[in-house]
Amino acid sequence: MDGKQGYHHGNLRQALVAAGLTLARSGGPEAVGLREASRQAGVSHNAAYRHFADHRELVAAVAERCMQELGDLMRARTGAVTGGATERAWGRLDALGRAYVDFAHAEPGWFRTAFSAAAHPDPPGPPPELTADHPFQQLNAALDDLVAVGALPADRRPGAEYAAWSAVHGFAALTVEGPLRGMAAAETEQALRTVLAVVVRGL
Amino acid sequence: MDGKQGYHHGNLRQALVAAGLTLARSGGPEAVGLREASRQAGVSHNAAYRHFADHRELVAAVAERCMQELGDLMRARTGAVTGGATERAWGRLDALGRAYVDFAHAEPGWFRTAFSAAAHPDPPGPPPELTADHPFQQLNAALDDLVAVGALPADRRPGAEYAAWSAVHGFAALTVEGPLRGMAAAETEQALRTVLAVVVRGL
DNA sequence: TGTACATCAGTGAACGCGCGTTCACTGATGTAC
DNA sequence: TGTACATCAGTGAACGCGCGTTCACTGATGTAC
Repeated sequence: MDGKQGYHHGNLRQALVAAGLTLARSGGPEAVGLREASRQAGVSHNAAYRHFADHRELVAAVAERCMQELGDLMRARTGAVTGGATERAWGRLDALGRAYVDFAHAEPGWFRTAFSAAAHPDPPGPPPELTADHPFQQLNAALDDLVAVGALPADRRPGAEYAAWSAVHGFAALTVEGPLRGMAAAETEQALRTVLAVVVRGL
Repeated sequence: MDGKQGYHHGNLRQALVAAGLTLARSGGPEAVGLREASRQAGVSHNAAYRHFADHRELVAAVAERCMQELGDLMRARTGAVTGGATERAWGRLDALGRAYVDFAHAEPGWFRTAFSAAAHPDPPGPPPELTADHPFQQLNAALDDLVAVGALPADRRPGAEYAAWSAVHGFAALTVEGPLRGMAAAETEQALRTVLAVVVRGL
């Protein structure tokens, strides 16, 4: 980004991640290969080892960017929500859920990559320090906001993030790569409405 | 199964699926290979083509068996639920959800295989005719039962299956192969309790 | 009951592919004097 | 300002692997006469 095209290729690391993003977009996480990414970056297939220890690291970097893409869409959608304080707080939660599902449908490759097993190795030691733009943190903020405006009783807050996230993630996964894949668009929309309604009512 | 060990190998198809099941158990869907399954069945690597048109068909057959395993556990768990009619109806729904999540944690390879993108090709034409033991149908039956005993208003029934399934599936996916993978067992149990409670309250 | 034959499940060798990774290297860059 | 040098990003060839798939085949089985 910062303009320096200087040293040799310049920002090969970024170029490789960008290529990986393209591959993930159309083929999911299993399409992200060191050789293919290098090819797309116009570089010999092992130059990548100057920037990534191995194949896993590249996939992890790409997956993180996919997660950011999701976070970006969520951020954009909640920013557009208007209305009074309470109405807006609920509206934002709804917008987050819809953004999540829309992203999964619009970019199934990215969605699968962001949540692939390959991107989440077994013991990451301590929890990996999520930024405020991480989808999970945006959800937490929205729920905190509901409590702040008095729309959600404080004793309902603990664990609410898991319920909301699970419902929306499950719906996305089932309709994108699972048994609900074949569903018609209208049915899908109706089902999503019900899912979101049950969550809101259950909180 | 039916005893005939007669023709050549006997039931090679079954042997291959069984081998595939073993592979999926430890390595997920991407570990199910024609060559490796043949090897485990003690047969040359292309004998499989007498029983499967290609690699995809084997994976699909294995995935279907994984789904059956899940259905079997759910069936067993709900069968053990006792109490009065209403109590039992709610107890069964709860048992279904817990069985689902327990299965995902106990057999992550099978769980991932059952719901893998590879197992659900794009346009399966008409919906694929689910048996009564299919997880989704067991869920539908449990919800119908709630209506039958008067525990669930009939107008809340439509779409309830999507809400319940999404929540439980999402929780399983997030904790098995997603960002919630590292969670401690006690926390996981507490979170699951909240997820199930929100669903029940929301219905 | 015995023999000839058709079927077809499983064999063995080979093709071509793309992958991750390692090796010794080259040559552009920034730096020290 | 100019030259020698150290650094290290990227090269090119090679290794070894396992995969899915195709080919011409073999030989055990069931069947027709």
